Amino acid sequence: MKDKATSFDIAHMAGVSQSTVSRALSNSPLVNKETRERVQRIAREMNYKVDKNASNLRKQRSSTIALLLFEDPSPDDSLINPFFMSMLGSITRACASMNYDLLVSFQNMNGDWHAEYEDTNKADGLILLGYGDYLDYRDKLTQLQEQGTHFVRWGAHDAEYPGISIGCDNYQGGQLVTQHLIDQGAKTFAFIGTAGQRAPEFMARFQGHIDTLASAGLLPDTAVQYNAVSTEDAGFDATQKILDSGQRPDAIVCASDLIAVGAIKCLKKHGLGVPNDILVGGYDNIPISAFTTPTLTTVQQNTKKAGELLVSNLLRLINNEKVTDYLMPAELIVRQSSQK
Amino acid sequence: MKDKATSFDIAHMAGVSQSTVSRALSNSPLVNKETRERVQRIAREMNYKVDKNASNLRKQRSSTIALLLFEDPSPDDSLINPFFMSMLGSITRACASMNYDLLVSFQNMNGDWHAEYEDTNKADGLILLGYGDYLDYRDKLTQLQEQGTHFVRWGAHDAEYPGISIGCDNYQGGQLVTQHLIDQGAKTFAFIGTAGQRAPEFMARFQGHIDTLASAGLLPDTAVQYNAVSTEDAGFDATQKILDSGQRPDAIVCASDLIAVGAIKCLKKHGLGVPNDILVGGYDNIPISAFTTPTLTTVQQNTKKAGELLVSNLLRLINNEKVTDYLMPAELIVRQSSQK
DNA sequence: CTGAAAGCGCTTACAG
DNA sequence: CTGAAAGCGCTTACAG
Repeated sequence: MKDKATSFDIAHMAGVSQSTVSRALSNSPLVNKETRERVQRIAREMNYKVDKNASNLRKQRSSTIALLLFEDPSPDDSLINPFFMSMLGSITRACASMNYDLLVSFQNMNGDWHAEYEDTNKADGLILLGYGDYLDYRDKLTQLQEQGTHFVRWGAHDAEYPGISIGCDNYQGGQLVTQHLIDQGAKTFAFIGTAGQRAPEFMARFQGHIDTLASAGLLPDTAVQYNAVSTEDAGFDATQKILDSGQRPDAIVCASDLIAVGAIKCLKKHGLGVPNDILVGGYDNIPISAFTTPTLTTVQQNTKKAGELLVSNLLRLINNEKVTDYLMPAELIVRQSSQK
Repeated sequence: MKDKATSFDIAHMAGVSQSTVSRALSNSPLVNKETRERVQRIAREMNYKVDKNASNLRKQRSSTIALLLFEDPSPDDSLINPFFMSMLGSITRACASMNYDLLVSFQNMNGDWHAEYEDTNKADGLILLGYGDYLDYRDKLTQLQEQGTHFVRWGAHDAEYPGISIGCDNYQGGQLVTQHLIDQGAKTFAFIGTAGQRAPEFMARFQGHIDTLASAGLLPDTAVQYNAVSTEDAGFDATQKILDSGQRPDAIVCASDLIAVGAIKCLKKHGLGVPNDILVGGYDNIPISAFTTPTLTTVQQNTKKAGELLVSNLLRLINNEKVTDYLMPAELIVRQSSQK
């Protein structure tokens, strides 16, 4: 491998000093227009590129962001939550448009975080992405905060947790899908999804759900809730429990699409038709939800805007500008599973 | 923001020289065990982390890999090919296990590549991921090669194209699905997917398809082929053309699952049942394929192994070790769409 | 507008 | 085993 050219080589070829080369290549207005263009031309011809390690070291900023993706406990290979994949795409594009590079790192929720990108000056800040257990989460967020790390996280606004959050209104999403099912004539309900302190997103969806029921005068004897993590199997099992208990709710609200997929499968197995016998609603609008039989009514979060907001707010934070939490509205996607 | 500690600060606190700190933190055997442990403890207590810009600049290597993802022409937001998302997950994990960081960048296939990660010393090498038009591709690969950039690409082995490739045997995949459909009794076939020089993956699948037909004595009058890019709409339209032409093949082989989804939709619209009237096979095993009605028989590529191979071979390349192209076997996933 | 010089924070020959 | 010194390739005050 041949040695790479340095700014001194370009300076030599252009007959100017190395300082002038550096200025010319950063489009400094200090440098004469002709000189600048000549230097830039020579640099292009030599395929010279500024060394980022040297440049970052000197400038003390990296123009790089690190994305920490927290996975669900399922440690097996590929199947990452499609929702986060969509976010990843959006974040990548948003970074590119701001001339930032993006480091991606999968993290183990429970183990130690590998979050030292800013400490090592490899990144100027972090984006945290993943649903999770806030009780574990919290100490680590506090630690990041104390170290002066710049970060934003996707998720629910919560005054108790440090850092800036960008999220989608899970409470409103729970309202939307529940009101829609009420409008479709449902009077008795079941909610599937762990609704507890350790699952704030699901909790908010559940809260929106029961509050809407209450407003419609359907509480409390009609509302049952069954725990489930966001997997097809958990949705299946929870539905099995509902049926075992002898209940036949008019509608089942699921805290995620994967849960809904499992629920529908279980209902089918017991000869119950969706939507004819029972209405079902999901959450996330994952690609699969448009292909299930029946297709799934669900709540969509705007991942494109979410990615842009995460990046732009992190950059504001890095530049010491004022930043506040942001809550995006949810959107109901009506499909077959909720309409007789 | 408080100033970060440097190795000099640690040296001062430990009562040793800065050189010794550096050695201790890199676990150099040159340094006395007790000194090393003391230095490491102090560094931990001070939350000191080695500055990567300085370290990389000095070492002239970054322990970082850049992943360039080439997108299909569809410039709209989110929906990235799920297959590549799965690869991304696998590559990320493989990098982490080798103590490499991963930069992710989406590229526009047709525009200029933003591929200067190695030129700027931000990365030690590149992974190229994306299906695409090899005629455009080729010049850029040649350019990378000439610049001495280290890279591996996902895709078909092709002696005409520069660089190391890791791929899955598309020819064999085409054989597998076709032979399976023949075994199910199909005698007349249609293939949907652009089979040309500009789409080498689809081309190889088609070649495996027709060669298998030939071996079974079913060529040539029974084989028709219709162009389609890898989208649901293109699959729908191509199927429409088949039906318009009056043909009713026993089986349709689709070059991708998305094409197959569109094909099934079109067949349904015309009152043709799958698998009862026509058998359908896909390619990729995207998550959706397990949820369509009927579920889709398809060909799976081992993304976990693929990601590991891409990373490990790139690292070999970076270390100037010998590297050769690698072709992984394909695997048939039999579901409902191919079995009466 | 330009150049000479300092210095970002490390790693690693070199000398002991 | 340890330390003093050089130097990785830049950017940016400083001086002119």
